[in-house]
Amino acid sequence: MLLQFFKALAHESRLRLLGLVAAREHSVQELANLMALKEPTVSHHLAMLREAGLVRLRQDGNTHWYALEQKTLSQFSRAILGREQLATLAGPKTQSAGEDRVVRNYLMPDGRLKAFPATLKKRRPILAWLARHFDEGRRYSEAEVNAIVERRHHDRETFRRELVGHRMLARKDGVYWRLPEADWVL
Amino acid sequence: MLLQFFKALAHESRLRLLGLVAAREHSVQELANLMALKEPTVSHHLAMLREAGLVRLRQDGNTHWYALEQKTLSQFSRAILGREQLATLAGPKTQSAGEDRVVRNYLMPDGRLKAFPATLKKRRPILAWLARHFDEGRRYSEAEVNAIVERRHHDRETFRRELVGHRMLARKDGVYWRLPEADWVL
DNA sequence: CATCTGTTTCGATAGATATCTAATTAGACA
DNA sequence: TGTCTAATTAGATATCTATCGAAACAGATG
Repeated sequence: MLLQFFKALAHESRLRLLGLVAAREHSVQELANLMALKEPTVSHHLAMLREAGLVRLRQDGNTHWYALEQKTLSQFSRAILGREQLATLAGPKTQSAGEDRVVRNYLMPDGRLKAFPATLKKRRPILAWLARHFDEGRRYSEAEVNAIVERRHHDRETFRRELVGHRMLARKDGVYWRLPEADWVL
Repeated sequence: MLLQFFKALAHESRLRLLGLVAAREHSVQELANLMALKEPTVSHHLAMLREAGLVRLRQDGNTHWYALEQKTLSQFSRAILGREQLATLAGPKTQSAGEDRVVRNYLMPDGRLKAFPATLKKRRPILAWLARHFDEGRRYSEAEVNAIVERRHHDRETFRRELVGHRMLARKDGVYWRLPEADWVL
């Protein structure tokens, strides 16, 4: 929905069209003249604006009069202000807001971890965050794992063990690799 | 500027990116993992968001941490509310706001002219508006000119004469054509 | 200095979309 | 009904852009 709104406005022709119909009603012909475009092109753009609810159509004979739908504009103007709205855009692959908050609380400005939380509930998102520093489908030596972990916290042993314990990393013959998120024990 | 803003947000990947960095700082790697995209792609999108002033970059070692620039979002949220702002979007090819007002005042709901203003100052934008109903580079017979003019006002003789007088239309051997706006006597 | 790691830049390619002409639809009018 | 006018839809084409792999770049580390 929000995406549709932005797409509708992400073209010079449509922005100018909206400017014109914001001033007063215009017919397709008028707009085509003012914009130096052909009617089909204008019609196409108006259809997109209409689909997004940004213009309103009044039909009189065979003439179609388009005008701005200010309400929609106001509505989206408000929508893009709230962080909550934006966070939902992140889609299904994102961590939840709650998990994000945990990680944020434990991160220092330089991106390292302040500490390792005692409770399992808080530990899980931290470990998930850490596990995402590994690429799926790539193999790591123990030294590589240590290096990556150590960049976030000095206690590499504990973290390495926990990552394996939660089935985020797997180990065999001293070689580590990242497991798909579906397998993680959260 | 406003166009750049909308373009930056008119893609699903960038909307989701913005959602992620709105929650907390993220590195390019993290984002690439979360979005199931390669680093170059993410980097490219972040560059666009940055160009539009929507994200802020904090560099720590090799790692680039991106975060939302809420200020920009608020600023544009306000910008799209005002009709005045929108009208300016119409760009250079549009009539000025003042001229638009004149035309609007003389237009009846059906798109015809109420009257022909007496003062030159008001007559010019009306004539310009009328002249734009003709296509540049096309030739019109006098009958065609009459037909087009008559659709807006019954006094076709006066209008036809004025259009030629203001060098909006030219005539030779009973054939009319529209002159470029640069030549119009306004 | 040599190397390693995270990021960006480059070049190529596939997919989306803006625009046009031609054809079609739909209202008005005789 | 047939014609005229304004608008839309269809189809074709050219431009733009999202994405990737490869290469270049820059900071950190030994």
